Amino acid sequence: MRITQQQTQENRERIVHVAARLYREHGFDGIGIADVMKSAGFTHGGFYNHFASKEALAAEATKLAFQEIAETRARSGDLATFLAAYLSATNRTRPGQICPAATLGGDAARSSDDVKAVFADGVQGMISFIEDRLRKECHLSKEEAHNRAVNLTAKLTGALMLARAVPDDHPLAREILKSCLDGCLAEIRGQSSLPQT
Amino acid sequence: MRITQQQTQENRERIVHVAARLYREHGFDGIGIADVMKSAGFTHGGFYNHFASKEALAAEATKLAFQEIAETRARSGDLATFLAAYLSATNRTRPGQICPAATLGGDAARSSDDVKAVFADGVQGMISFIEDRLRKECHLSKEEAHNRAVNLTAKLTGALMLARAVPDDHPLAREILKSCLDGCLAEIRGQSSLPQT
DNA sequence: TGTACATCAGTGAACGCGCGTTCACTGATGTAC
DNA sequence: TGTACATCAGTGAACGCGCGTTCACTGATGTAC
Repeated sequence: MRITQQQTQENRERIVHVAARLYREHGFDGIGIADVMKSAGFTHGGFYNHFASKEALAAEATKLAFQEIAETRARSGDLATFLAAYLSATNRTRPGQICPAATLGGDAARSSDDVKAVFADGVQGMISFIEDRLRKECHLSKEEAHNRAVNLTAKLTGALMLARAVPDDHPLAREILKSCLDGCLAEIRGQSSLPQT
Repeated sequence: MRITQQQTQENRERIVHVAARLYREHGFDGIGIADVMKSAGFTHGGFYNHFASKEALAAEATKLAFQEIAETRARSGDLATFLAAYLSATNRTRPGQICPAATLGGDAARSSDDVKAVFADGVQGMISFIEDRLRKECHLSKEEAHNRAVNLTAKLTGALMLARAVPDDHPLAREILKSCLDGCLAEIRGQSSLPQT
């Protein structure tokens, strides 16, 4: 039963939206096409009417995930607020909603160059955002702001990834997030040393 | 055909050793038991003579990978040398040999608490190593050294993960490693700002 | 505007394949006497 | 020390299952006249 072109477009977007959540939760290899389609409200047979392959969906879903995060970022307040939100305890337990750089980095490294290119764009966006804020809020030079932004991006993604890779009740789960947030905040305030807890 | 107890032990260790490489290269979900056993020189049927499940092997392999890295670390020179080695371009293209925190973080986050506990121990070891070097080389207080070590660990693992998740020919692949190495080196030298490239 | 036909998104069965796991068997090793 | 038997690591076939992908079919939508 054929449907309207608009409905087709909406259905396709729903599949990508669901995939963006499920891939972040379970990894590219941890969830099947049938599961994605079922979560989107369809049977698996129609998948190839929309996408060339599972890998193609992975690329699109990763792209959408980065776009969603970029929008959230743009709506956030100052840089300190963004950092606190990124390294929050609630973020640690909501893999389906958070920055894909922290959940799908390993998966992307094992994927095609298509996925990696999407990943690079997303990381570049995060770096550019932080760089921009550093220039405006901290009045740093373009070069200085850029280098610091790259460093902060690596630290943020690494901290969230590591915090999620340890047991919920392990001290490191909280300590990594707190210590790195303190360190990041100290850095954007131009202090050379970390606060004494 | 039964073999000596020593041979049994050696065979078991060979399987874990091979798994430690293959899991880092392909992820827990990206490589099968039959492949691991074949790479170790056996048929797949004997797997359960050594391990309770694939998940159990994942935990043991992750543990061994962290141990191997800890030994390499202990043999490295000063902290600056370790940082340069960790963020080297060759490390980026040898996933099977590098720190599992940078390759299996996402996989561990989706695994059992057994695997996560192993992961936590490994990350703790990396933090302790850096903390120790910071105290000895930079004469920092225990608390200051610890906080900085946590921050550096997050940045190192994040940088290596991100560098591997972008295409080989993408500028970010080199830039992330270089910029973060510069940033880390500046930090352990007690400078408040990053070098101007 | 109305009609006839082509299009195509979604369905559900089916394909081949590889997965994790189990099992009967083999035969050299380990052990009890 | 020698003998008889139990043990068990490794083999390879087999299990059920879920995977990514294909396909014939349906029927409402889109379109050509």
